[in-house]
Amino acid sequence: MKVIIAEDQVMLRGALSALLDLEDDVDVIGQAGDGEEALKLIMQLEPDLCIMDIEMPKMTGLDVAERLKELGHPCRVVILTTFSRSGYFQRAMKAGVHGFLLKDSPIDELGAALRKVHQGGRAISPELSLTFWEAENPLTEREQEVLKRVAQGLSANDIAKELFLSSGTVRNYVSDILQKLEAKNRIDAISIAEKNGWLK
Amino acid sequence: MKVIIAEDQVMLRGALSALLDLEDDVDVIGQAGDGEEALKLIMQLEPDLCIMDIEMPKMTGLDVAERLKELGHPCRVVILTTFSRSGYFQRAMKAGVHGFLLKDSPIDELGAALRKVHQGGRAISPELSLTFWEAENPLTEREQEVLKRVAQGLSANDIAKELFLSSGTVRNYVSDILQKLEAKNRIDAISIAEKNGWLK
DNA sequence: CATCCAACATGACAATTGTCATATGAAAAG
DNA sequence: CTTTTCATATGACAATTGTCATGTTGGATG
Repeated sequence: MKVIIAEDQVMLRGALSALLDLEDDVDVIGQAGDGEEALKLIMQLEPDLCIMDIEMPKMTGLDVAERLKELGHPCRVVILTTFSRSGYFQRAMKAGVHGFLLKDSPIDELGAALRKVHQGGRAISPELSLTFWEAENPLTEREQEVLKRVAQGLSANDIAKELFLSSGTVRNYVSDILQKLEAKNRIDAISIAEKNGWLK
Repeated sequence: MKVIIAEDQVMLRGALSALLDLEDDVDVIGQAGDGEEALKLIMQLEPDLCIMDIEMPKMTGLDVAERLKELGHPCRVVILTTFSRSGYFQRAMKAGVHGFLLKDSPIDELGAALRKVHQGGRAISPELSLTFWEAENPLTEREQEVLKRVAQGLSANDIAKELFLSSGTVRNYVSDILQKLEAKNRIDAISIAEKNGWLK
C-alpha cells in the first residue's frame, strides 16, 4: 500500500518513514511537514493511506481531512496525534477518518492499524474511552470566537472592537463560558478548553 | 556504545529504539517513560549515553541530568526536545549535558550526534541561534513562584494564602512580572514565559 | 399561527486585577 | 564601615473582570 506521512516533527516523520519502509507491504511515497503540503501531495501522488498529525503549520490535519471528504477523495486518513482530546476526536470522526491513533501507542500498532484501514476497517486507539464521545463542546460559535481571543491575551475591550460588540457583551460571553466550563477564571477556562480540544 | 532512551511518547521511543538498534555500533539497552525510571535504569545498567526528553512525568529530563551531575555519574546525556526554549537550554548546559537536539532535526543527525558525544565531543542543534544564550530569565525566584501559580489559574488571594503573603504583595509581584515580560495581562505573561521555558 | 427557547446582545454594580508610592532588610560595592 | 542596590513586602486607588438583570431576534415546537 502506498502511504504518505504528514507530520511537522522532522525526527518522528523520518523515523516512521524509515521503519514503515522496512515493512514488505508498505511503500512510503511522500512526506509533508504541514497541512497544505500534505493536501498537495495527496492530490499529486494518490496514496492509499495518509498518516496525519493534527497540529501542523498552515493547515491542521483535521482541516485536510475535512477537505478530502468534501472532495470525495479516496485516500484514507489515519490521524496520529499526541493529545487525546475529545474535540479533536469528534471532529475527526465527522471528517470521516479511518483511524485515530495516539503517539502514546507502541510503534507496532501503527503498521497493524494501516493494514486494517487498508482492508476497509477502522483503527481507533484502545485508550480512547467511551466517555470520550460524550464531552461535546458546550460552547456556542460566538463563545468559541470570544474564548479564542481571550486565550490570545486580548482584553474585553480589544475583543469588543474585533467582533464589533460592546465590552459588556464580551464580558457576559466570558462569564457564560466560565459557568459552562465550571472555571474559576479565564486562565482556568483556557486550560480546560485546551485539554478538551475546544480551542482552535 | 550502550544507549538508554528516556522519552514518554511511546511511539517515538519505539521508533528511535528500533532505528538505533539497526546501527552497528549502537546498542539500545533500556528504555524509560519517565524521569524516575530513567535515573533508575542509568544507575542499574550503566549506559555510555542517554537520550533524554525534557518534559516527562515524575521528573523532568533536566532534573535527571542535574542529579547525574551531582553524583558525578559518567553517563553522557543528550537532550532531545520539542521546544527550543532558552530557559531549557541554559539549564541543560549548566547541568553539563553533552548534547542538545531538537526533534525538528532529521533522524540521521541523532546517530551522528551520539557518535560525536561518545568520542568526547558535544552536539548542539544548529538551529539554536546565538541569541538563544541571551534570553536569561529576568524573574526573581519569588516572581517565578508567583507566576507558576498564576498559570495554574489561582487568584491573588489563593496565591497569598499558599505563599504566606498578603494579597497586595502578590498583586505587586504580578505587576512586576507584567512589566519585566512586557506583557499586557497575566494570560499574555503566561504565554511569554512558556515560550521562553521560564515556567516549570 | 402562537408560544417557547436559545443564541446573541447591553449596561449597572460587585469583585478582582494592576499600578503606584512606600517601607524593610540583606547583600554588594565603594 | 557606610552607602547603594535589589529582592521582598504592603495597602490605597484606578482599571478591568465577572455577575446579574434585562432585552431582542430567529428558529423550533405545539
